[in-house]
Amino acid sequence: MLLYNSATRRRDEFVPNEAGKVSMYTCGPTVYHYAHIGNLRSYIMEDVLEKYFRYAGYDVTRVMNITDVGHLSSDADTGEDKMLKGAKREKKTVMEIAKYYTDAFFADCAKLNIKTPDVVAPATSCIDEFIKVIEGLLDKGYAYEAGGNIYFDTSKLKQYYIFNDFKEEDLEVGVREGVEEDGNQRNKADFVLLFTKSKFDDQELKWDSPWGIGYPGWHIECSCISMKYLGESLDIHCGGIDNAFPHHTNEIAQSEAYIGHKWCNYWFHVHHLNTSSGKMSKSSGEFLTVSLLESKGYDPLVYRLFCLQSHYRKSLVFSYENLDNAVIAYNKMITRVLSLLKEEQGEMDTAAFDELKAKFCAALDNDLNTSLAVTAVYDVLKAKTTPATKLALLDDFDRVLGLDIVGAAKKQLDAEKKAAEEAASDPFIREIEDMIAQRAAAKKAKDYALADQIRQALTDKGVTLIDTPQGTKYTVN
RNA sequence: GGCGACAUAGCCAAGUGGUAAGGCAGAGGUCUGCAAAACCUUUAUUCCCCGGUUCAAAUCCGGGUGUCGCCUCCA
Repeated sequence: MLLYNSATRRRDEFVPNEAGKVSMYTCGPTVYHYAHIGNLRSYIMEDVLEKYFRYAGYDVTRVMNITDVGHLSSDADTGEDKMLKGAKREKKTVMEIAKYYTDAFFADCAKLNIKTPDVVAPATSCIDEFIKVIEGLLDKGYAYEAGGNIYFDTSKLKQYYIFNDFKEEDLEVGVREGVEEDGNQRNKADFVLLFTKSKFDDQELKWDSPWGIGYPGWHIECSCISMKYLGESLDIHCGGIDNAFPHHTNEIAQSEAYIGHKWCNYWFHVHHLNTSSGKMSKSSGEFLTVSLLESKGYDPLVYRLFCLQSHYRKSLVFSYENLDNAVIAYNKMITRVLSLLKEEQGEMDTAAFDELKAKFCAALDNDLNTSLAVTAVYDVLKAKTTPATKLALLDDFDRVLGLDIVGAAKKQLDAEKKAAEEAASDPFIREIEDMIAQRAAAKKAKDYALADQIRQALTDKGVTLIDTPQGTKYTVN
């Protein structure tokens, strides 16, 4: 399998450290607010990656952190902690906020068919590990204390910048408003490992440490949690592209300085979902959540399809027009599967199965080309083979795609059967069916005026008629 | 200012040196009294621009341009 690796900036053949096993780490959410659908694009694409590893036969262990502390809005100790900000906004404690938004995050994931990682670790559960690693870094001379805080010394590294060829003198401090340089840093790129003195003394969560009462910086948690659960060698680390610098760069710095050898081999970065006006964010524009899409009548899985139709390394523009496009495509797929379910199933055609499956795998083997994988679904629907074969393929593919097309079609089939049963006893339905029968008689007698009159009467009752070669069907609003 | 990614039809998008997949929308048709649905057919002489390499370039190389991202946190 070829995967683009941000660390080497090319597509590399994926070879795990241990044959047949994959250790995978994902930067999880900061739980101070709802996740927006841009955040969730990353988790959808990472979910497909994880599921494809499993589909390909790997034994995957996936770990995700939950950032519930220490996430200042600036490394220079000038921004407020995001958690605290959320708590103040909602007049709750930090832990209440964390619990509420963690639950909300996983509820959204469930709706999008995103599997929960094998290990989910809140930062607050690993304080001892943070202290252990910070002590180790101080011992080895990679960290220093200044102004009450512990900093990582980036000048001690042979190579600090990984994903970009930055030169320190070219980095601009204060590109955006409200950012100041931290006078305690020895080098521009140094970052905080632990705070004991912050301008924000009202930090709710603090812990005892060898350097005084304090709380961890943001970057340390991912390194520690990853090493705690996945050991000193990681196969693949995932996250949004915006995390490449400084967050992931800092993770590599502190992890490799601590363990003394190469830490992670592959870096998988998902590009952004944009609105027509630029990057989607929580602070500007419409705050698009899964719940908001649901309230507008969109099935969350349609959003999943929308993401899968594009490539994870391309920025994608969200618009309702494009989402509507996905709605139509999704519903058409379900309709086609529904008719497959109603057909004579036939024998399994293994030759056709293998051929179509090979196409699907080839797509995903090529840097997780989900757009082509979706095309493989269309190839199955159009293929000249038995319904049994097609349904088996669709079930197989769905282990990776997670679109639940067959499931949705089966539900629809059950609903149709149930409706037919209810119709026999419901007086309203019997009245409708009587009227449809009258209209059919009128049509047969070529009395179209009467036929249209009956249809109008039904429309007034909220009943829409659909004539098909198998007779007239209807839907009730 | 520095660094990174991307640029293919109205829209989403595949394509990784051999003559432009697929989806949505559009057009035509089959079926229909009409409509809807379904099905069939069709839609880029050309891939941001300019050079170069090659028998052959959307694909490789050089130079531009544009869009997005990063350099405070953010997926």
